[in-house]
Amino acid sequence: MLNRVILIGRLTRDPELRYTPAGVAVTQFTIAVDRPFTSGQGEREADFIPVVTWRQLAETCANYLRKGRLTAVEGRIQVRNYENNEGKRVYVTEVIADNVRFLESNREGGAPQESGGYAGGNNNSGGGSFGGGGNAPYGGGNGGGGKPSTPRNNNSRDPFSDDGRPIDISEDDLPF
Amino acid sequence: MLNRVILIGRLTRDPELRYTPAGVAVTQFTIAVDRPFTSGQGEREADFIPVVTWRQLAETCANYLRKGRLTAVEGRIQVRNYENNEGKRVYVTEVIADNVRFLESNREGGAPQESGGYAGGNNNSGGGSFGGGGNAPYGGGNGGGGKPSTPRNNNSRDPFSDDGRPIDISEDDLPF
Amino acid sequence: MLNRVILIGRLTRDPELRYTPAGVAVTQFTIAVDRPFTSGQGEREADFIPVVTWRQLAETCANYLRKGRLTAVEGRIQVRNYENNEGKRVYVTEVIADNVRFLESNREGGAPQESGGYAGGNNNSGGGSFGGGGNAPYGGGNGGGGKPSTPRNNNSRDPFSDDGRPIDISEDDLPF
Amino acid sequence: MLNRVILIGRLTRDPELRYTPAGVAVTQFTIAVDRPFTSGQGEREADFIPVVTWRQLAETCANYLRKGRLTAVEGRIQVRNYENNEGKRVYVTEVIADNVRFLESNREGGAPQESGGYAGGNNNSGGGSFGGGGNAPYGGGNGGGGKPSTPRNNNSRDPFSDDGRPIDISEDDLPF
DNA sequence: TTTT
DNA sequence: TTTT
Repeated sequence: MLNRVILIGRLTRDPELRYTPAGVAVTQFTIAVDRPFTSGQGEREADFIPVVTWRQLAETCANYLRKGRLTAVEGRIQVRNYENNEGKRVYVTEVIADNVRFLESNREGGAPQESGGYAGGNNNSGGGSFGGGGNAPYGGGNGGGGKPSTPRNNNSRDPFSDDGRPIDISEDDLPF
Repeated sequence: MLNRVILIGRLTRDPELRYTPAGVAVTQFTIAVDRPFTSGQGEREADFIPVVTWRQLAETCANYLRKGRLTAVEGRIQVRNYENNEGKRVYVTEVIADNVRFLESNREGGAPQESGGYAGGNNNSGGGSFGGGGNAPYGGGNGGGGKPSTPRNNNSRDPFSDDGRPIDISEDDLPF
Repeated sequence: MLNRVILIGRLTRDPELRYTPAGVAVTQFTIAVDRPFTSGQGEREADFIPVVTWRQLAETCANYLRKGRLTAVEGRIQVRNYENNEGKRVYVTEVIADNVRFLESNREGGAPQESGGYAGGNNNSGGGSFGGGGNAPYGGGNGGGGKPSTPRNNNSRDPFSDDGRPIDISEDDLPF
Repeated sequence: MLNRVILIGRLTRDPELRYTPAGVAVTQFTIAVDRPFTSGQGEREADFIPVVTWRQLAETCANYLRKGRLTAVEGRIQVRNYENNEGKRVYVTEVIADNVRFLESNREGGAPQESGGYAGGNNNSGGGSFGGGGNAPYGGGNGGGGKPSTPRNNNSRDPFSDDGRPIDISEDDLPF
């Protein structure tokens, strides 16, 4: 009935933007969050947590996030599952983000920007001028076939494992 | 850039539903949250935290919440201020909730409901069937004059202190 | 650098209490959290999220939680991994809880308890009378051999898959 | 029964470190958190939220935080009250932090530090090497008189308004 | 494999 | 002014 996650950490790689067959933007990245204690061997460890964003927020993340950037993520834990090649059920846990904050700005650029960056979530419904969800530039061509079945029902592959082409996710997977 | 609060506690009184001059529903209540430790004198204390909800969620809370009910609240801290009768600036801290969960159902009723109750937040924008924001039965007499200035600018009274009539809040105060 | 999760949901089964070879209590359960929207097919879905608690909190959860109970969990996301029988690396995502609240009391019992239940976290260091960590009745036979290597390094089995006997976790895995 | 707050924002001023009559360190600062929407007049507003830290964390914050720094704060909402000069009860809402993250390092310094900074919370009880609570350098002699009564009972002044000398807080106010 |  |  309530499912809330807040993370602050650094991207392990550049984010990956794809589109569902119906043209909905979805961006994935992994955030490394240092643990607040050291291991038995005195080493500092981290958790590597996969994050997924949809629509407008996906586009913004793909545009502004880069490997190594300090980032805050707010969202919910989602556990989906699919059947792999050997017919075994695989469970995938991800954070579906609805709010992402860029805590470090472009550093390659010249000017000493203060910090900041800003990616509104999807959590507005009223008349606010904040972000927006429906008017995203979902980009276009995505026609191609593909198996439009939803991954959490009867998929036989990780919908995210198929790089390069429109991903194997139907609109049914759209959160919010 | 990020402001998130989650509380679980009990209502100290029945919630109060009012309408802004423009007819927007707003409900207030206070939630008592026990502290996770005892005081120096060995007494268990609590924090009494004011909560505000708007629009559809306000109507739902007014309908289903009652004094004493165990309730989960998700939202953000807001600090507004106004000038009181003596010309002094008064600061008011409230949690603006966008998600409220009813952890206990009606007990006075007959049937032994399991638990539950459900109040969707405002954080949906997509095509989900979840809650809703825009279609609230705002209705209600709300014509009346009143000072339509916004409380956080130049109000001379607590906009919530004026019981009975449409409250002294302009649309400018609408969050989200 | 920050990793915080708050969940409210229901246990899918009774919790399972075990002990590490060194005698440290660890309890696992899964919490079902309904999603705040319906699927494309109009069905209400849920995420099934594994939770782990340690030491005193583990004992308390094992004593008071039962299948179906509404429960609030506060903790952090942890991603550990191990090598399975076929030599493949498997990733396991769990919420390591440091605070658990029992939102429903025993129902099978007779008296109509209001609600409540209480499981303090580990997050006290001062002089509070709150919970406690060090004085847990770890007891239990736990001498036995077993592979004392840590699961996130070089384990070949899921340390939690071996029911019945002291589990395959070394003290290195102790959080906090 | 649960009270959790997470904020990311910037310090409005340098933090203020004081000591209770018994020598316990307490640091206060205010964090400005931009609202995720613009006001009716199209202006971007912020909430100014008072934060309090105790003991070791107080010392670390006083040492490393400065006006303008981007900072993450994790804690709980506390509402205390006292009687002011005119015999009126005044309510003060603060976030009692148990975890503070420095998202920006010293900029005045020379070297272009990546970011970072680190302030462990109090929420460790195990054998971790994380932060610590009990062994804080509470600083020393501060014996001096002062009214040792607790502010939330019968104080006649804001315990935090009396700058310069050991503050008007007894050990009873120690959280955790 | 899942809870209400 | 406060809830269980």
